[in-house]
Amino acid sequence: MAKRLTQQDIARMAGVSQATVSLVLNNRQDGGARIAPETRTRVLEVIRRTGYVANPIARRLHDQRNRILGVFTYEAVFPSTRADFYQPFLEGIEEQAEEAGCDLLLFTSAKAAGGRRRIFSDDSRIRLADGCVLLGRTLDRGDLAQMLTEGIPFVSIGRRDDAGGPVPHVGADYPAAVCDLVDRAVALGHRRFAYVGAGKGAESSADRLRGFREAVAAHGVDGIHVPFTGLDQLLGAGVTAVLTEEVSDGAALVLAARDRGLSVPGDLSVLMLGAATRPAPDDVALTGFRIPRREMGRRAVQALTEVLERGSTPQELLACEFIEGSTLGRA
Amino acid sequence: MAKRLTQQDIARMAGVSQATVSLVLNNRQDGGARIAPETRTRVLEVIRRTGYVANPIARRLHDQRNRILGVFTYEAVFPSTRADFYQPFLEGIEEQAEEAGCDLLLFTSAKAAGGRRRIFSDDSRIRLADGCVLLGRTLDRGDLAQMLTEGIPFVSIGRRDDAGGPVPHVGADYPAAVCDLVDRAVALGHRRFAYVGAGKGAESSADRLRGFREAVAAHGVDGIHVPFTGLDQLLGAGVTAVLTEEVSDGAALVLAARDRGLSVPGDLSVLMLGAATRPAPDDVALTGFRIPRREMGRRAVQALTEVLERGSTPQELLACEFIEGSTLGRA
DNA sequence: AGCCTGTAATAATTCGAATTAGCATCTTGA
DNA sequence: TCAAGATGCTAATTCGAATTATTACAGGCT
Repeated sequence: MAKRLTQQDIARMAGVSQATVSLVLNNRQDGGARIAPETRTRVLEVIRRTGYVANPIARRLHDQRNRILGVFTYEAVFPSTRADFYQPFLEGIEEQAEEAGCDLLLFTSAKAAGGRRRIFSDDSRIRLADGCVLLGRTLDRGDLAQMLTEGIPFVSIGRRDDAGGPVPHVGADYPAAVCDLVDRAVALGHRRFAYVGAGKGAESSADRLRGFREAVAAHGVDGIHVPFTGLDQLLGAGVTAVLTEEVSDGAALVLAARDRGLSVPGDLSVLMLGAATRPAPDDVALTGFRIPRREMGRRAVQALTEVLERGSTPQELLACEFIEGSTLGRA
Repeated sequence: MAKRLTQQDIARMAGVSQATVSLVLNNRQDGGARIAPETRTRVLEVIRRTGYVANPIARRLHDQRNRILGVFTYEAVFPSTRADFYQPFLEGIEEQAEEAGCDLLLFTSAKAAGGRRRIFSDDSRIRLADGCVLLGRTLDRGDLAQMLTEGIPFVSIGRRDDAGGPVPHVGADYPAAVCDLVDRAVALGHRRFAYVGAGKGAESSADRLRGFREAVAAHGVDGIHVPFTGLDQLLGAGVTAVLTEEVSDGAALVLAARDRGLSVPGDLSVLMLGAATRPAPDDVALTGFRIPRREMGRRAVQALTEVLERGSTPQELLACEFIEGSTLGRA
């Protein structure tokens, strides 16, 4: 348990004061503080020899930057069930953090009291980081509000409604992406649409449904909303194109339709809205769009940098990419 | 950007001293410090009203511990090419860190000067954490030596040779696992073996080859070592059982043999030694063993805790698990 | 009154680094 | 030769919370 070197130790070894070591380290020339080149070299030599590094904790008490970016997720980051969904975000975050010369702090210590992590607990460590990226399909509104009132710099991945103030975020432009899909389907002759999924709760769900409603209204076509997959109900309503919030629902629908001897997309077109948050069969090449997750991760870190440097409140939506697939055809 | 409340602020509001607030917060009854119930309630009320949370930075400055564990990898953690291999380790690390109430710091800031991260650079931030888990197929010997001489608490995942002193590690018991495979093959009548792979460089390679050599010697059977897959060479030498260091090599060998009309395991048995570090075809159910990666991650964090608390140098090898597969049969 | 014992709270110090104010010492210029 | 100005460095303070040493005061006892 070797004790960590302090500036005081370095100072003693170099025969100078602690203040001098600090001045050398920070290369201060302004403020009337000068260090002779000879002394500077001597101090630097001791530092090089010992591999001394300033204790970031102590430093942070003074500065307002420690080059540590926090990543908060309500669930474990690595476990494999969710990994496929979260991973691209994290890739982007890591990439950009590396570029910015920052380390990433994963808040694994956040007590999972009710099975779910909490940002603010008795002993919240969120302040350890300079700022924080919040990742999760839904975020606790109370937590968001507290982040805002406490002035903790953060950026949410995914658009968020106001929570006692605008929430800085980098999201996916779901309304535009859904609208694009409806446009394409209308161009192929579809006139009766259905949206399958919650369409509320998480902003990402609400945004998709909103895009759907706006799109069908703009085209003057029919669009119904059903929370759950019901093939009979859809066919009974004369629906020819279905948009499913969940990829797994879309895949299930396709399989169910084919089971019944229907052709997809001959008799029914199925469109999926984004990426799978639950495991889904991958043998069905659904038409739909791709969430730019990696790019969102990158942009979130960039946005966080802006928050830290300028105190701004960036809000940005990135475009989704159309995926051709094979489940969209003529009505 | 509301300024953060301090204990001093709380103290003022409650009409007491900062010390009293601290005592109330930490519920100190020992050490001769007493707080009247009435005062305690008053202070707690102010804390409740304001939602005050202690600044963890200041707290960690006083105690020597950060409750931050570092994770160093020479490559990016998340990117998907290596993700399949690293992920289980990280799962285990995260799990155990959560249990220990520690946060994880990923050293993404480490300069990628030559494309590869370095533990020690001009501005190494390795000391940020209380201690550190090192993850990677190979670790720089110089880096390890420096970690030892500087007394930075750490644990390597994977056995490591001495580097100017014993290196604390949690590894997989490759010699035993390879030996077990050879045992099984001998029991099935195999007498001529081949080991395909580098067998040197990384400790993990060397350990496998060593296990192989010891096993064939113990059984008094033939065992040759070839660095690369060469089906003709193997058959020409009369080999009936091949152990491949790389999973992908094993899979390639099986496919090549079947291409040539040979039966696996009828004419040739193929055994793989561990997990795929490169993408490998997954339609070949190779017989071999599984590296307990998740468990290794967990144990590494536990070992790191021991290093931190007792200053010990834990070295431990975990057993690998036999995988039945379908590529081992009678000679 | 004088002394002791508990009790309740506070002043002062600590952690490690950054910063400010200021003290010596040395140069210059008149 | 002496004031003015540079120069080189250090003492002291700051950050926020935890801990120690200490004070203040009440009541009981002789």
